[in-house]
Amino acid sequence: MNYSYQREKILEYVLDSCEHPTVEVIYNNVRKSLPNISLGTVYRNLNKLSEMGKIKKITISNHCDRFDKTLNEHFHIHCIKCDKVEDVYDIDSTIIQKIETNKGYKLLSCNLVFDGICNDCIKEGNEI
Amino acid sequence: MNYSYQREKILEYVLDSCEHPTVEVIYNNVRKSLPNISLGTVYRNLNKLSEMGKIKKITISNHCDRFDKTLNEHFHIHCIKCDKVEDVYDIDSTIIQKIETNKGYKLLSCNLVFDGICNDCIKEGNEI
DNA sequence: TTAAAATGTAGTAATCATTACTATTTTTGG
DNA sequence: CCAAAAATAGTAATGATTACTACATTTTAA
Repeated sequence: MNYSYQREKILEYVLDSCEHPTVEVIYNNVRKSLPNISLGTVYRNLNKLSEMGKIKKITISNHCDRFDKTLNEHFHIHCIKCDKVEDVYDIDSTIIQKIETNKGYKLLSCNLVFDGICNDCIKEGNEI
Repeated sequence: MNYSYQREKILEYVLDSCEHPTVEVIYNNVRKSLPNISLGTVYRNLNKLSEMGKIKKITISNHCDRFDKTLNEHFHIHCIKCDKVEDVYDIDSTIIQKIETNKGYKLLSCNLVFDGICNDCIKEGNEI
């Protein structure tokens, strides 16, 4: 794969971001330094960077994808009120080995997302 | 919510199905007994049935949603080669309580999908 | 029982996220 | 420096899903 300045800037933004940004957020921010960048370029490069294992794609039910700079094994909670996504680390990751042997699958990746209401939204009375 | 024959037939199909059908599969099958049913009706009622807790929606990265008749706590493996979805039960479900207390979230649902290659596809040499 | 209100439907149009296409530009290896 | 390969911007197209609309069915309650 050849070098691309656009890809470098996209990666840079994701690595600097702490909030699991969407494609739209990434696009709008990268545009600040690259005003002519195309949305397709952002999509294409985010997918390439995911395939290369430089970032991770997070799929959330009924919502658009998010991107994550953190590569080590962890999972996510998504607040259905404010749409925030946070990391979860305290999950026994030996489940992956267990499933591989029990089910005879070769596992490649895992997307675990909890939907819930975050503490801030509960405080504000934003419950269902 | 009022009674609807269409909704009843849609639910009936999902409850009889063992293979986590997509909207398209459900639509094509329900059409056998209700030839004039509209795709929009299928979508609307699958969403209603999910909200009512009669079935579960499964979201899979880069694929369309699937629907599941099984309501008790379990998870899924998705074969990226043949697109089959299977159930996984042997996962410690106390993680949910742990996360609620650790993170201060009120958790509502959880979507855990492993992507991998199933045993059949491995045998057939369908590996990447 | 029956008419009005509420809810559901079929069919179609619209939306949203994402991908494909194309002409042009950038990168790279000799 | 230059040709081949790869990437880009801009736009069109796609696929999944939702919204809209006119009509039909079901429920309510007088």
